[in-house]
Amino acid sequence: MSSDGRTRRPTIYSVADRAQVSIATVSRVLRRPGEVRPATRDKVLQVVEELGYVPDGAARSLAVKSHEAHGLVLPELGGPYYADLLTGYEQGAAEGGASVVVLLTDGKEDVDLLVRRLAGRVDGIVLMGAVQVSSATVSSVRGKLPVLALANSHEESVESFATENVRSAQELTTHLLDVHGRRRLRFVGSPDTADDVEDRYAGFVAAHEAAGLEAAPPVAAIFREEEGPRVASLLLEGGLEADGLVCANDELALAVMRHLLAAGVDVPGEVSITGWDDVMAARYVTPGLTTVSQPVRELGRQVAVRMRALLEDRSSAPEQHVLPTSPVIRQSCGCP
Amino acid sequence: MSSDGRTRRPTIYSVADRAQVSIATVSRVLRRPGEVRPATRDKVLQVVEELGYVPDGAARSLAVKSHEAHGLVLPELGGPYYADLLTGYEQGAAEGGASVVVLLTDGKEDVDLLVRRLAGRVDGIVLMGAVQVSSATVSSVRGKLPVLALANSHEESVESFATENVRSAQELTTHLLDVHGRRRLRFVGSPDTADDVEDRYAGFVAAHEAAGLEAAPPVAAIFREEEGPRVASLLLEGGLEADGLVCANDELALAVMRHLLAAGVDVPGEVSITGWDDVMAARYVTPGLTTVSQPVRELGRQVAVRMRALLEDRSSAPEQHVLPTSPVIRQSCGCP
DNA sequence: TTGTAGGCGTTATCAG
DNA sequence: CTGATAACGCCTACAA
Repeated sequence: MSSDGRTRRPTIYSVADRAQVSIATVSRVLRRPGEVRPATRDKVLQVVEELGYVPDGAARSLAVKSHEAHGLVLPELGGPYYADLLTGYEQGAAEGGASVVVLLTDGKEDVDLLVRRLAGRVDGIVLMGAVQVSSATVSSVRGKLPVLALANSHEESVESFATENVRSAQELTTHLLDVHGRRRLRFVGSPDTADDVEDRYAGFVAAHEAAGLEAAPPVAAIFREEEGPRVASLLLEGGLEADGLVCANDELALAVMRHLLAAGVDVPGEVSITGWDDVMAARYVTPGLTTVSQPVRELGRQVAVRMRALLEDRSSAPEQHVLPTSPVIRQSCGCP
Repeated sequence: MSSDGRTRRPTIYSVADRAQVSIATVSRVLRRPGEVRPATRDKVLQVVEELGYVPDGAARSLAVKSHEAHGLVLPELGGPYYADLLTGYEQGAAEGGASVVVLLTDGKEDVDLLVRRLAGRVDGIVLMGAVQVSSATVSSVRGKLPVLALANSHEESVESFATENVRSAQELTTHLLDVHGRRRLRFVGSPDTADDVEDRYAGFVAAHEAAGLEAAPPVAAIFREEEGPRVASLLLEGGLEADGLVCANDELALAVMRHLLAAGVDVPGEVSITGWDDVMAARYVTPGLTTVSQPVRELGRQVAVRMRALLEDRSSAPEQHVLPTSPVIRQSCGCP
């Protein structure tokens, strides 16, 4: 019978009427049960149950001046990175009783407008570095509610979180240089695309400098698998004289490796390959992909926790947080 | 200067004051700009810009009786399935101007309470089959707003969406039976866990019947990779006399295959393996994993579109939607 | 312990 | 075209 939302939702008034009490009492029963006489409380609760009453979130938010929700703005959800981030964040937010509103920007028209609108429905906003928002929007929003940036400082003085990049990239590169004696390494990825890629390239360069070598310029490539064939061809056709490829992420590394292998190139014999992220496929391919694993979930959780703190105490100073990452050595670098 | 939300958010009153008009006019400028004289409109818009005014979503929702948000309840976000679903749903919802509130239930205490609460903040709820909610909660919520179920009918008469399972599973099994001449197939997964697994097993059985054979009982296993070793051992130690494994999903298939290969078993020579989902790793492993690909993203989008329709017209009858899937033949089944 | 009443920020109706 | 003003549903001093 009772089909989809046919019946109008019961309000606090319906409950009050039915239970023969005032709406104040109903509210109390739900918020501070202790302050109400057991008898009335039970009566009210029974009616609440009968009617399946649930307080209207909007009305509640308006009254308590809190949306009890955080906004999470991500470019997309491909690959495990953002999904893990969201998972961690959702958990952290939920622990504080807040829900998460996700906004995926890829393919959307006016991201700025959407972010502004979002700002009207949540208590705080987390912005992934890779999303394209005008700094005007960011600072406008930032003036009204806490904004946290991820893997990128959208604007100086915006508090941000990130996973460590430079040092791990340097470690990885040094591993290729020293342990495997590589001398013609290339970095695959576009440092100007995102802050993390930039940092990874910086580590790549640092490793060379530390070894008294000169780092070659990066081989531009975006994050998608589609770039694999192109990069592989470059190498196969001699446009790229390399004995090692430090890729900006796993998708890229896997795609390149696959095409190289298909063309008969010996990986890691002739050329070492490394990635970044440690996606599931990284441990299933042959040779296993040497990469870097990041505590993405934990990152998400920490960001949420920090957001909750900011919501409590608006005055704390912006901090820059960096979480450690760990290299995962498999076989694609040359290790047994 | 203007740090995080230090300054209180401007309201429609602030704007009205500053622009020397009534709040009604401000509201009009934002909702129906055509009904206001250009001069005043511009003045108001300028103030809006100056103050960075954004209407409070809660107040607006209260006034228009719509949250302009949908709730999406998923168990978790591991693997590409739910992430793609969310991506598609978010897109579909966004096209209707609604945002998406995600609720991840795994690891949460009182899911029923959370779902009820969520029902107070959104206009409609989408429930993934795998989430553990009492049917009491479902029907209670269903009485107030539209509820759509995914890959499972939480309760008879709840409108649901799913991807096709039986037929594809039968096709896949028949492929193993006929093309590769397998005769001792086993299904890996627990049919009683979820509706889709049940359906896949049904297809497995149907294929056998169609070939005049008898299907072996399923080998219980959950979806996680951790089950790989266990199942592999069973086979290695002879507890499982099989020449083919039809796994409930890719994680399982990949994990089992890996352990079998590590133990020196010839896949697909001695034993064929198939999965379900077509995750990224499926095309990177060797041999490539034969599996079934589902239009998950499109599924998400369609669900969102349907939800929007329900929100418009509450009276339409519940329908059961099934989207087609397509087998992806690689090498793990025995094909070249 | 319980009820009354004012306020939260917007929208929308209805006069001017 | 613009301005009062009544909802919207809930919370919370303040009174009783």
